[in-house]
Amino acid sequence: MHKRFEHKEIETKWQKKWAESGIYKTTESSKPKTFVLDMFPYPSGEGLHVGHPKGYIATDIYSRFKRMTGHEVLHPMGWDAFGLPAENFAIKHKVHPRVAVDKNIANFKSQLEKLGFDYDWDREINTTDPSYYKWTQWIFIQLFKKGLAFESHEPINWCPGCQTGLANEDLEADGTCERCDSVVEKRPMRQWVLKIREYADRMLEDLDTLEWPEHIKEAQRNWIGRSEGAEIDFVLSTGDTVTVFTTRPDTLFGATYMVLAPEHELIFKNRTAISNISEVENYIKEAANKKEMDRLDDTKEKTGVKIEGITATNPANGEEIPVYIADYVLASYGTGAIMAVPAHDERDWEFAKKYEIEIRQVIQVPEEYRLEKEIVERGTIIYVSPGRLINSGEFNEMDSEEAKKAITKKVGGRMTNTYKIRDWVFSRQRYWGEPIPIVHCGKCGPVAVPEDQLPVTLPEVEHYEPAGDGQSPLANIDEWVNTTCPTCGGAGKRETNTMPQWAGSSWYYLRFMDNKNDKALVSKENEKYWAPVDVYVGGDHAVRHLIYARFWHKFLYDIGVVSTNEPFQRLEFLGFILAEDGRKMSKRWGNVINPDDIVELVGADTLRVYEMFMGPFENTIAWSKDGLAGARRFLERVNGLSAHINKNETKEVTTLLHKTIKKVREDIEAFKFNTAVSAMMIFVNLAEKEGLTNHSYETFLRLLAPFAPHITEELHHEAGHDESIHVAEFPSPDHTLTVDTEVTIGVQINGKVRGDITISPGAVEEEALSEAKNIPNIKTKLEEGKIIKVIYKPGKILNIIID
RNA sequence: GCCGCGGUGGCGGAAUUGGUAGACGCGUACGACUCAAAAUCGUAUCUCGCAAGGGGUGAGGGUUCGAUUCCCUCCCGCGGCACCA
Repeated sequence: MHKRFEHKEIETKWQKKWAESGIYKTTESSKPKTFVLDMFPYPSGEGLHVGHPKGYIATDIYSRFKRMTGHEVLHPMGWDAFGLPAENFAIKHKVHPRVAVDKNIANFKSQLEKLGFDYDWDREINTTDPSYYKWTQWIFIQLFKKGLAFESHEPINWCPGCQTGLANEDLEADGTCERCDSVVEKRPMRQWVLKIREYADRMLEDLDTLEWPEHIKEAQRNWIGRSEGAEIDFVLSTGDTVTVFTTRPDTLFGATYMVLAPEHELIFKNRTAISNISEVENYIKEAANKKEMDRLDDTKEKTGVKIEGITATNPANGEEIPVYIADYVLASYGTGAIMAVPAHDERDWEFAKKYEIEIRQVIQVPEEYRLEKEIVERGTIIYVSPGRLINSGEFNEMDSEEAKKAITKKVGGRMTNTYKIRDWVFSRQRYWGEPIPIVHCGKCGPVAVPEDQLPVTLPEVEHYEPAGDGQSPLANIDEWVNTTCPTCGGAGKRETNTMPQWAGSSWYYLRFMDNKNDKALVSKENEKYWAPVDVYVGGDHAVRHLIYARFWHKFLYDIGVVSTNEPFQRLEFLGFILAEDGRKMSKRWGNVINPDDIVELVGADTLRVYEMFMGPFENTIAWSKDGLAGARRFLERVNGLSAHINKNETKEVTTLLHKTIKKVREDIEAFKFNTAVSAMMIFVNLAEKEGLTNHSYETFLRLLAPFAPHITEELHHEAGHDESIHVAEFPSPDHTLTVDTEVTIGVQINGKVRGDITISPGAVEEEALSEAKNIPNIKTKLEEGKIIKVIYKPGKILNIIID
């Protein structure tokens, strides 16, 4: 009796027809646009598991919804295919990484196609395609020309496992390589660096303009790590000036010593002035070793050595103070030197106690705080909050905020900011990446490859292994390396480092707007039409990709390539799907579920509805085959719903349909797919029980179409339509029907629910009260006491207070 | 330690301009159909209680006629940063 739900037949049929008819073709048109984007995948050899498509399903629903509501939609897919896994595979199997990449892409694509997505494959991109990385190189050259890409010889993170330099962002919190878990070393070497710090302020401030989840904005703020403070110069007894950075210039009168980082250049400069130079140099050596050995040790007690023979002068009060060298001061942050105020800084406090240095209070400690704290050391309490100044000469009684500026000014300091974010170490000594388009010339130095000679393509090599000497495999190919200088025509050598994995993904969204253009990265017209990305969907990557892409975008904005300040207006964070056992899906645990198997078993529509119904989109939730079966059951009932079509339907059904339409529209817009599905289930439950008209039935199919594109298309055609349901108009609610004419509200006696009444939402208090008195239970209660107060909120609640 | 987010049945979760807590789905129990099972359908399902009624949204307090929602203190979980001056 039940119509069978032949998902396999239906899905293959429609996928083929959609591809042939080109209903998902994207064009630049006069319609309003929507650009919906997924973080494009790295096509790994393992293929997709059921967690991967979750975000793609969401953007697919969103883009179908937008198309059905009259928008031109760009919903593309591409491949982020440079990087170490393909290269390591190549090393192991002695095949070109290209071979593995092409194979993996083909596999990914076939897996995605089975899920019925509405991608326009004409817009596909691949970061390893020379016609693509030509523009990655072009961006690098623009950065170079503006002085934002430069060569540096500073020590950088070197991964002995991957045999390459790494950016700060590529390290785990414990200082290991995020790819191979090796302990990363510091190694001085020549490298290309991008001045991302120049954009730190703009990246920080513009976060406020973005519709992004708070935790991601917060992660970016932390990573950029701006501290507002002042630089203050201290004159040493040697006559040198040392600049310190402090966020608390208001406490300058309490600076009783000064600390230099072990790497501070001043030590080398003044060896002869230091009477305990061997002790100092020993400490420097130890500090250098210690740092590499265990950065994890958080029980570390502060250590340091007093530099004998050199003192500094506190510019606020002219007092002579000792100078220490200690590794709790980092060379890479601020100026590598600090003024130490033990009374108002916990680290300085700890150090001063250990080395018996004067602790001088210069901020008044509030009495309540003093009483709370029992530890008073040498008459002083550590107090790190701002407050009112004492022991600070003319600045006494001043408030911290005011004093920061006043004191800085008095001692000739400068208010300034400092940042935790490091400039982006951009070169890798590996094969499978974009060649950095630079030629080194003995006469002209590093010279950009002329734009008309781009792309600089990756040459064929015999060995993909890194040389191990800090050179990339490209360095061995003499005929490729040796070239002529574009400027003077003399002998030149090509740069042999390649770009990091993150280069291609830092601007790929732009290429989708105009992926065939070989004259420009993106044409002005197309960029104007599509930018910015309206909704960007992905997980992870809170810092790296999203920081790098914002940086490049802002740079492209500055040179006039793009017209918006930010690339991704709205970001929706994707929660992952865990295996049924609650662990991450991984080959290692043998708990990976392949979407191909699910599609085979219950169909793509079921998978789609299930993944959206699992829970809030941003939550990480374990897979459940029972839950999947529930989604399948729902679609089977939809498949059989036509059996309940009648000439007429109850008002309740009509009303619920329109409320459901309203809810689904709002929920898709807000990425609340779980409650959208729930609302549609509620409608089907009622429609099955009470029957529905053909008109309501067809309306419902269009409502469900973005979620379950195959079965709805099938039923839509079965109902006599020739055009695809996916180019039909999305239902709009009749607002006269979404507003209730009758509502059921709770009746409370003294705040306890004792029953409910059904009345018009506009009913006045008297009506509600008399209605309530019809309830026996309530009536009895009311007779027991005297009404002293009635709280009536129309449409919400009736609360009767009795004595 | 600092910052951000969160804590609701057996499970995923719903409901927040303060207004009937537990929608929807899963699971479970019982029933129908069946020789039987699966599938399907029906009923029940926060908890104590035969019932009337009581308790209940991490814990404790507060504001309010009324608190999952607002405020304070605390506990726990997740995420980011972490000797960053």
